Amino acid sequence: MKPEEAFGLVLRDLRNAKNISQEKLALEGDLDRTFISLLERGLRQPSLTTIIQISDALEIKPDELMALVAKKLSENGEKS
Amino acid sequence: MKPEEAFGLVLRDLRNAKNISQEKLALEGDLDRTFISLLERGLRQPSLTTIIQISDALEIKPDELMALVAKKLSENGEKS
DNA sequence: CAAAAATGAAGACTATAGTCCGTCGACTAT
DNA sequence: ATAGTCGACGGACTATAGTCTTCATTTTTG
Repeated sequence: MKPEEAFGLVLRDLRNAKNISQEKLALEGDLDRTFISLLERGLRQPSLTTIIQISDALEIKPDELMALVAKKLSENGEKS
Repeated sequence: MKPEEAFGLVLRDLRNAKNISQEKLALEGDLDRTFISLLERGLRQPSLTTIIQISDALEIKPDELMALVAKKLSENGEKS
């Protein structure tokens, strides 16, 4: 499983848990709605700044978000 | 302070703590030597995959790396 | 059901992530 | 001196992050 796929799954889960739309999340994080869509589907990966913006919008710390991504990566197949 | 600046400082600190060269780190993380240099100087920011590769090379978990970056960001001035 | 809201998706575009080539100066050791 | 390592830095290049617009499709709700 690629990092962007893990990130997408985690992002979608967290957003659904907060019951907000992609558009609302995009507004909170100052990002584009269609880009959130791409991220959730694992078709793009975020940069450091985007990770911070998104964790900010999700009201979670960046390291918590990364921990979830890393966990998802190690659960499903990944080296190291 | 911008995210890439915080990341650069943290990266340099961690690399120095391990006493390895930029080149050695680049090899371990499968990245380019000059790109590590750019990252440490805060002139570029990493993508999700790069963050994972670097934390791997530093033998640290991605969320620990992000925690250090977030800490550095909150210590120095940052919104939110 | 019908209207509205939410998401997927495509196309065109700009900015930048990341590579690869090389040169240079500082420092260390031979 | 000179050979080696290391880091800053440049230019040129390719791949992709991220925006914006638009339309089609799905999901939700009255």
